[in-house]
Amino acid sequence: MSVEPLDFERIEKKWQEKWEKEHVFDATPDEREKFFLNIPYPYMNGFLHIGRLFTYLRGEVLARYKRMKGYNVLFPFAFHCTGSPIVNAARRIANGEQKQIAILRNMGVEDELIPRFADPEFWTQYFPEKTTEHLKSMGMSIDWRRSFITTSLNPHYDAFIKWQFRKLKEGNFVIKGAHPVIWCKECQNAVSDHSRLEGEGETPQEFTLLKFAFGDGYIIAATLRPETVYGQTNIWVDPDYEYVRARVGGEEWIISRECAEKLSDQEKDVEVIGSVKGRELIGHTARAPAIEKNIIILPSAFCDPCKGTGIVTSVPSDAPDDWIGLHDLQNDPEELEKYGLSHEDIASIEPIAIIRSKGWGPLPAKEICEKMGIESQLDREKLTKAKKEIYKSGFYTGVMNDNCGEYAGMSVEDAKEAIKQMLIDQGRADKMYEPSGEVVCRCLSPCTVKIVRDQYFLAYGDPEWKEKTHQALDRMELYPPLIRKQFEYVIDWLNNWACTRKVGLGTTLPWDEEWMIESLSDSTIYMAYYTIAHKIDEIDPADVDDAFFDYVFLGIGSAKDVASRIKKDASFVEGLRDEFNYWYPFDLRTSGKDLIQNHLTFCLFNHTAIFPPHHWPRAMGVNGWLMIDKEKMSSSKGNVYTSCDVCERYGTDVVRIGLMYSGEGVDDPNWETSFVETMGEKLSSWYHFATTMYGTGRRGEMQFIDLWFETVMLSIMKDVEEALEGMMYRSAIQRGYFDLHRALKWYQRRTADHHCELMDRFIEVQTQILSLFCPHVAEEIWEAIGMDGFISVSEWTSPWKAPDETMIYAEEFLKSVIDDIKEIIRVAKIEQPSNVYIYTSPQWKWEAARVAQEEGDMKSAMARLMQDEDMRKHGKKVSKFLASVMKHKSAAHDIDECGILNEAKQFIETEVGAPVTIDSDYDPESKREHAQPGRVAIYIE
RNA sequence: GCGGGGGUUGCCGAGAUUGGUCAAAGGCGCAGGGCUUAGGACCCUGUCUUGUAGAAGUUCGUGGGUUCAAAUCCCAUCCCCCGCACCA
Repeated sequence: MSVEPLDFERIEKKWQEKWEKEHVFDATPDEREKFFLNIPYPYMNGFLHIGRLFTYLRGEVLARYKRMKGYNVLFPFAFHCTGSPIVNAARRIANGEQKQIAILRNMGVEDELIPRFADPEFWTQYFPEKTTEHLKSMGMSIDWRRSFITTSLNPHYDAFIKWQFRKLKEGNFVIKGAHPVIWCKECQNAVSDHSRLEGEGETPQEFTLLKFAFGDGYIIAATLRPETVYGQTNIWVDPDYEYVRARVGGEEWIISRECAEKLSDQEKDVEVIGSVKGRELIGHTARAPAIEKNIIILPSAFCDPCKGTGIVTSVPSDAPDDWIGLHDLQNDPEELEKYGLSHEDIASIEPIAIIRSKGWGPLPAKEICEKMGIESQLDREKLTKAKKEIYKSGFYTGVMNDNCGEYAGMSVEDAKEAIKQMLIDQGRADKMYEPSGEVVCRCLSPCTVKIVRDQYFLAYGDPEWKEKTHQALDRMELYPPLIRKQFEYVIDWLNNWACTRKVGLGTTLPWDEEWMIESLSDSTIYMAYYTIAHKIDEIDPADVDDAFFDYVFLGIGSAKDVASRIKKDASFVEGLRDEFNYWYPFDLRTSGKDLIQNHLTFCLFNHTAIFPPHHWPRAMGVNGWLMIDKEKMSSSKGNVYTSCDVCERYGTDVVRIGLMYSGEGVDDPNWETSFVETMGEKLSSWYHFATTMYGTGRRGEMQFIDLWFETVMLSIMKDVEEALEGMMYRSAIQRGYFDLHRALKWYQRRTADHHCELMDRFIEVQTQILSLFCPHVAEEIWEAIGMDGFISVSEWTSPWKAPDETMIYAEEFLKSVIDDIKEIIRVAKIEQPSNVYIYTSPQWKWEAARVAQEEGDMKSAMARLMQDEDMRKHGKKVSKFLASVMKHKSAAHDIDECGILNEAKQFIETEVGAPVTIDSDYDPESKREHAQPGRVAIYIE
């Protein structure tokens, strides 16, 4: 069958225009049952790649299915602009940064437009516009009238978010506190991830400051591992560095100058009053916290004044740096001499084993240095790796030794917190923050950590709120169901969330306008906004106030009052309220699995805070991350395809079905290029088949094989519906396309002359199933075969009767007979069979098999059968047969084997290429004996 | 370490909640044949090993166990992936 390829581009355009012109996907409340589904709006700093598309298509397919099932489907879309990435990128363009310009250019932005991207607002126009265009060209069945952008650039949405936050505040869901942020001293501003030259993803990390009593004051050492204080043997300083004496909260501290500056940003009163050179401290002792022993101060090369206090406590048992530092010093008489240290004293310092952890002996630091061949404290790279490894196993598997006072036997994980707290309570320790890695601001200054006061938090840590959110989760359906545990875990684990920022686009916090609401916090209940988004623009934004939202979303107040505030009729206001009530709650929100731990759970939390239970979400779904030919998408691999890339290349329908076939569930789906490449031809071929076969064929009563085909169809249709309801699209395509097509092929093989009505029904069903994935080609076929209206809104064909399973068994039986004959011919290397004899099982074996199944054991079955006189005639054969039935436990289906074979005699003959005789008396090799129910005997000559 | 998910025949991926019909669907790839001017299209056949009668033998991360029977249940063990936060 040679097939002319379809002109996908023409077909796509044609139907997209028609859909748009006739507003096929615009959703308006009516008497039908509604189905409201949505997907998290994307952030508007670029075009969509096919990973995103995959997620969106999962919503899209369900929207199409539900629509055809008769639901009034609302499937909206919007654009997220909140946060700093856009602002930062715009600034980079304004500064003429080539890297950023190249990013835009590579996306396909025209050169002459690039200067306009210096203005953040332009991003919020350009990308939503382009994204809309792209999604329309993907054939997404979205109600575009309801789209919007976020931030104050959209005053209506801005008012909505302000209303939401006032509600949250009223309900005491917003609390206030101090919060460490990455900070640029130069810019006097918090430095968000995307404003960094280096250090994306680094966050403030808490160090414990240990106070070593020294003279009238303290030497301060910073550590990430307060639990190791029991293993302290000495203190490290940089001999050549000049430390400062500083007055900190009434005490005198010796710390690095850099540290003193940082501490002043961390809620400490710091006054530098003098200085002291590192070498002046060497050889002296200071009293160590926890162990309350005097330990000696020694020189080292690895003290970094920019990190912590520039002074380090030494735990050679568990810190590779300390171990190797000590080791170096002990073997360097010159150095000892230089600082007037006693060789004996230093040599006598030994590591103290304090933690036992999995896979390590008592002194892990020593062990790993030896294992990795670390020979000097200057071997920074290896040491960093060693530290990481020791820390991980120590922290997670370690248990404190008996020499750790009251913490003996405690896990390191618990002891760390406990010991730190104890030291702080005793006044022997304090805290400071450092970035978890090097962070450089775009102004080229290195960043530090500042504790910001008056930070607002959403109180996700509140147990009552958690409880309510658990209730919401319990009422919700999840796709796939196994993600429920993950959600439960996240609800419990989530803590207070810093919900305001100083920079970026967004909505200001209504009661404290210095603050901007952060992007994960202004996107939690906006699904409600979709229900009125297409009408709210009619109102002057200045008039949109809390009373308006109170009425529309919560039914508080009166329509009349609201109407006069917004200068509209009461009926308009009531209409909005009705529309919200009609669509809400949403029936499904679906997204990538990464959003479980933030957005989706936030969404749930916020719904419980603001809406009554009957407006809480009904279902959420997630999916994995799209892989491209088994590889992660990444710009370095150059396999980040945008929707335009692939659609131009393969055609939209092919891309759609390729994506939907790539996987389901939470596992990462895999886009297979080789599969996609074959799909276009398959679609073309289906178009030609459907359009030429429709309305052809024989009429009148159905024959066996017609009924068989009908049964298979019905059975597949049932499975497809089930798969679709569970968002298992790969399975749906598997059954609804590949399996269905296989059935068609067999049907055609079995009968040269198909039944007209049945074939028509088949073409309709197959095209409808395909229409979810490949709507353009499907519409084209629908039109070509003369159906009225759009297939997109046609009534879904459900199974019109229950499938008759025996039909399927019967045909399976026939296939197995043919396969057996062919196998015999093959294995016996029969050149050209002249005659094929088939013998069906004698009646008594059917009877015996039936009894065997009923009785369940050999003995009683035999006993019962032997009561029958006819049975007794076969005597020994019966027992032999029974034994084999029992052994295989194979139950044959009760079908008329002889009838089936006779009906298909001609077909068998063509398949095996020889005349066939059924149940002949001619049986030269006594094959007949071997026949059993479900398994004929065969003789070939 | 904790929480979650996995390890299936060349690759991808079903099957596991209800043990047998599982040498294990389907897709892709590969091989042979048909159709054909040709075919990367389409259709058929094969694709763990052996095999002159439809069979047998070894397979479902590894090692045990339960059972007449295990990819499926139990125990142990190894390995992989994701998250562990303020990041859109």
